[in-house]
Amino acid sequence: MEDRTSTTPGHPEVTSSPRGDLFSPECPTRRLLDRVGSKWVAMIVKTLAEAGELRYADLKRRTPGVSAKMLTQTLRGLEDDHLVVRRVEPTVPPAVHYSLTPLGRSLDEPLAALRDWAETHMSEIDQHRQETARQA
Amino acid sequence: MEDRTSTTPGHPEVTSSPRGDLFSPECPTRRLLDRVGSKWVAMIVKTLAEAGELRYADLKRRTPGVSAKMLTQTLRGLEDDHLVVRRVEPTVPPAVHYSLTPLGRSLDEPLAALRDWAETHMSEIDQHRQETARQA
DNA sequence: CGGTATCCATTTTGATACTG
DNA sequence: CAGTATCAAAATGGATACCG
Repeated sequence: MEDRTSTTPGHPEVTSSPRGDLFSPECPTRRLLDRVGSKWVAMIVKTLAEAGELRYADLKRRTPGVSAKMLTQTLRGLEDDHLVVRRVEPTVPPAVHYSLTPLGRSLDEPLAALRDWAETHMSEIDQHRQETARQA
Repeated sequence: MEDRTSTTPGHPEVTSSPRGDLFSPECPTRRLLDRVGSKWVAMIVKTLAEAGELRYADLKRRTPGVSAKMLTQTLRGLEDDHLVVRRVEPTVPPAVHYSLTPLGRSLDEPLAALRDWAETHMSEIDQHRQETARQA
C-alpha cells in the first residue's frame, strides 16, 4: 500500500475500518470534508463539472459573491490536490483556463449524491425546524 | 445564553434569492455542507450509524478530542434538523441516549459515499501534493 | 486579464469552571 | 451523568489596493 501514514504508526490497513480512522487529524474523510465544506469548493467543482473548462474570469462570473482572493485560494487548493488543472495560454494578456481532472470529476460523483440528498431532504429539515423551533 | 441559530436566517420568510440555486445562502446544498463540513458532524453521524444508539458519555468517549460544549452543540444542531433523536431516561442521574433518525441514516448514505471516495483517493492526492508541494 | 498582499471582521472551536 | 456559561484563540472569509 501507499504511504499515507508518515506521521502514524505503521498500520497497513487502509480499508474501511469500523472506527478509529475517521478520528485522527490525518483521516482522509476529515481532510476531504475540510476542503469540500469550505465555502466555495462545492460550487466551483459543480460549475466546472458542468461547464468543462472555464477561464478565471468566467468562473468568477459564475460564482456570484466570490472574491478574487477566495477564488484563487480555492482554485490553488484544488490544484494542489490535482482535482483541478490550470492551463495557461501564453497570449498577451494571458488566458488561464481551469477544468476538473479525472480525479476531480470522480469527486463530483459523491458530491452529486450529497447535492441530491440535500435537494430531496433539506425542505423536510426546514419544516421540522420550523415546527420544533426552540428559541434561544 | 448561547446563540445556536447562527447558521439559520432567524425568520422562516421566503427570501427570493437574487441569484439562482446553488449560489444563494438558502441553497440546500450550501447549507447541508455548512453542517456536514463542521468539525464533528461527520464522525458523530458515522459513529451513531454504526453503534445505533449511544449515551452522551459514550458518544463523547468515541469522539476523541471533542469538548462537551462542541458535542452538545453539534448534537443540538443535528437534533434541530431531526437527523438525531435524543431520548432521556428519567433515572437519577438521567441517562440520555442519542441515535440517528431514519433521515439521519439516509444522510449517512451519501456521506458514506464521500468517505469511500476519500479512503480510495486521498492517498493519491497526498502523493500529488508531496510532489508538487507549493509552500507558503 | 489574472492575479498578490494586507489588513480586518466574522465564525468556529477550544479550555476551563461550574451545576442540577 | 449530562450538560451550561464565559472567555479567548484560531481558522476562515471579505474589502481594498496594487502588480506583471
